[in-house]
Amino acid sequence: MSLPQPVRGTHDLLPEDFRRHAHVRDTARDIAARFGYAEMATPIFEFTEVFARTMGETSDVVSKEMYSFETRGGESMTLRPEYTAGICRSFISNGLQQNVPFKVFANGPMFRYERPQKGRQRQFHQIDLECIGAPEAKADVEVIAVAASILQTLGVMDSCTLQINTLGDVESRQAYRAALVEYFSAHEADLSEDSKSRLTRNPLRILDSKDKGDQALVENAPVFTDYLNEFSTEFFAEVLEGLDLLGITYELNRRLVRGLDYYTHTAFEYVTTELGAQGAVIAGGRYDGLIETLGGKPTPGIGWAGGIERLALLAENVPAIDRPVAVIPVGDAAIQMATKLAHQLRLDGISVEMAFKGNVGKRMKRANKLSARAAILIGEDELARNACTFRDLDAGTQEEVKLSDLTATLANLK
RNA sequence: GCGGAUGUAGCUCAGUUGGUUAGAGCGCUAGACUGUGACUCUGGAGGUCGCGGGUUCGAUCCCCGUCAUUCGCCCCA
Repeated sequence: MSLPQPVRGTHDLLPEDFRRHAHVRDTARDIAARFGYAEMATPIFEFTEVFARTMGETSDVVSKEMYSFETRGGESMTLRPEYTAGICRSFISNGLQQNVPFKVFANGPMFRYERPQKGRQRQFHQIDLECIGAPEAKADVEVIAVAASILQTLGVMDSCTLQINTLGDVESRQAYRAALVEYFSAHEADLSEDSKSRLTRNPLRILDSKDKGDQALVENAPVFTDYLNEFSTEFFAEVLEGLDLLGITYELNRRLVRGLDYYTHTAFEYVTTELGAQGAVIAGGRYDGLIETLGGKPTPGIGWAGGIERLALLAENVPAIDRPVAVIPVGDAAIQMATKLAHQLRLDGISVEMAFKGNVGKRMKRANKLSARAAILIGEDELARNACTFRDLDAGTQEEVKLSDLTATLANLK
């Protein structure tokens, strides 16, 4: 079978897949709009620097997962691995400092050069929500509330839990980081290979290690709460209070650490156990230093991204396809009349199926396969009387209906 | 990037301890039923057994490589 194959880690979205996909996207868009988040889009690629600077040179995404290429002019470009950096760049490029809070929703394809697995692809799609320019804990709460509403509406909340943690402000985080490096450096020989490299790359990650030896060391490691300054502690408390107020349940996870450099304060993930190792379905956090890193004025921000493919795998109540009405000519003499009727009904907003060929039996079978709600048969008999035979395909009953009454009959159907 | 599993019709899978024409169900298609679907019955099409190489008189089956999928690690949505 040497048929052409899609590139590794990429997938076609055939109509049925696309329907699930679109349902996730449309649901998210509608709910985001209710909370005041308008949709926008940024280009699918940016100068490499935009991602390298914001996500951190040592992050996995930047160090080994970017799809980068050089233009003819010799500039390095990168297919976006996430949405946040691009939206923040756009916020700066368009001088939107005066528009805060800048609340936006976005969606589209992302690219990461990773080993594919279920729920993990090289080209995948994300929905994304950002609230830029709001330092208040209320923004954190709102952003999480949008995520919760989307999961609820998609019917996946039962299999998801919200894990939440704080990484503190820059001061707290660096103090803790230093303490961790000091502690683990003293035990470096006992660390797993992975964690040895984490020690320089992202020491907080060691807390998250699945290695048994590492976990034993983590037991006695410094605790983050001891290093959080007063402001950070109060800020996080306010976020949790806000979630309580809205009845949004969460699990405090002191080991939750995110891989990207730009996160501060609130970090959260909605995780599921139903997708193997790919647990996160919506994840995000606060990134108060990001805009400054990109060369903008210091501006706080918070947001999240959700994996559309992952959500589509879990979504339960995907609406069924629209059921059409089939128009079926009986005999060649009726084809023209049927064609005009089908056209008119479509102009009237009705979804109509009319096959290009076939006798009545074939056409009925086709109508059935497309789960048509009703069939409208027109033959010479009916033509003479300006009528049609209207067959209800669910009930299996039929009657003659005058063409002038057809619209009313169709309206009764639903 | 590292380790394990898998790869036979459009789909889900049998099968061959290496030996003449590789099977089933579903689906597709034609007909029984040239003005009526979902049920039933009878035919038909569709596979160089992922791809390449090796061993062999002979490979879909054994060996090596490769590509893809999948599970775990890393990491993440």
